[in-house]
Amino acid sequence: MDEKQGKKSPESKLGRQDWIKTGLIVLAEGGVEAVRIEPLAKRMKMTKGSFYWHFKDRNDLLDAILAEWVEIDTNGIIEQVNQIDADPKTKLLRLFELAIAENGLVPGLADGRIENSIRAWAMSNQKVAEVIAHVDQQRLNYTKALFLEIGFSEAEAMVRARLAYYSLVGELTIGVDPNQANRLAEIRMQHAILTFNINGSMSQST
Amino acid sequence: MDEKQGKKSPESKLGRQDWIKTGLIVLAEGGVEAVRIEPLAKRMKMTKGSFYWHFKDRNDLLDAILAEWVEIDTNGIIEQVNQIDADPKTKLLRLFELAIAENGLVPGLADGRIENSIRAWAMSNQKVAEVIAHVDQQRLNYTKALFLEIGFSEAEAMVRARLAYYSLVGELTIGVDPNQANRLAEIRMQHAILTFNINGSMSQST
DNA sequence: AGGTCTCCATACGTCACCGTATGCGGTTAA
DNA sequence: TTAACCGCATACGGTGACGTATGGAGACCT
Repeated sequence: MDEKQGKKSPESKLGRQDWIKTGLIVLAEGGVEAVRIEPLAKRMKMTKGSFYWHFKDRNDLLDAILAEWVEIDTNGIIEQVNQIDADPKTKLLRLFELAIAENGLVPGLADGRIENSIRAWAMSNQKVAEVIAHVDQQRLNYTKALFLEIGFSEAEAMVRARLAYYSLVGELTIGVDPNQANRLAEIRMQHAILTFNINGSMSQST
Repeated sequence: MDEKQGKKSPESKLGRQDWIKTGLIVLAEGGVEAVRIEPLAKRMKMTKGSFYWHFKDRNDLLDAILAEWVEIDTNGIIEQVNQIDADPKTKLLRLFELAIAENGLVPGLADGRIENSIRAWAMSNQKVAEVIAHVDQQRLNYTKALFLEIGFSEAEAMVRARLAYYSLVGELTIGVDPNQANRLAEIRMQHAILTFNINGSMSQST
């Protein structure tokens, strides 16, 4: 929509990117409300002058932060899993593992703090809520597809996908075990439960 | 610790309670940051004068809000389930149902908005985080106990309890299906999956 | 009727942050 | 060298919310 400063080098977004990155860190640490221009500038040893050079206003930064997260952390994992050439059960396990690994974005911020903050943010912002809803839909659909490939029926796949994805989000929300080994073990056991017992478990609940 | 205004009627907490109740609503709608004294006063058609009569400061209100939630929404469901005289499988299902029913507190606010906001709040407040952690522990322990009663092994019960509780929290976090009937159906199917297949599912994952 | 206590209103000073205006050094081009 | 522009610093006015101080209306006692 607006391209005013694409004059010289295509990396004129360098400064902008710095603000976004720091913004993501602060977002993870203290929620959206902590992402304020002047404190941010202080942290970066900059001044507002710089900020308002790169951004129109605070919302401009927040939009950029959200876009960055969506861009990097939404299709990334799915693409990674898709590139694996293995049976769907293995792919599903890999999906779980990647979900709690949370690579990408800011290094050293490997837990789900960013996603949590964004979900919290969504509670007071309709636009963010819509973005999150879309992301959730994508992830759920992919998980369900894997369960279908494994051989579950439409209904079974849906329930199991939800159980799996919800529990992942729940784990992130609750504040996870900092021990990554424990988390991996947990994930594998859940995977075992959810992929076992093909056909039959629904029969007793109709 | 401090009882200064217990002079006349024991319902001197009436005004205080009003602030807390409205605070909970606002908390659910817009997160902790939306719980501000002056906007709150405006909404209640009061002034700050009233607020600072009942509360020491903003933190005093926030503490009261958190305490109220813990008091009402933490032991309530467990107690209700405990009072049921039925087999553990049924009690577990009832537990799931009550968890998404979210009775108590503010009527008309039946979804998990309050809990979500408090979890979001916990991200930037260590004290709140500790309270939440304790609540989660209680709920998880109770869920695990039911799985044990059903007959699962220690390890199986733990994994299944986590799967169940995490998925519940995940459902609340993600923003649930507004159709309560759908949610109940979903819960029942999850219950079927998680209580089926006693012994055996773990054997393939060791 | 006067006094006191409760509950709330009004007015004030302060602070953190927003967004704007403007100044200023360094780099690049003529 | 000078001119132009980029990237940032500094200074300013404005706003919303915090917490305090003080006044005041009504109930309740005596």
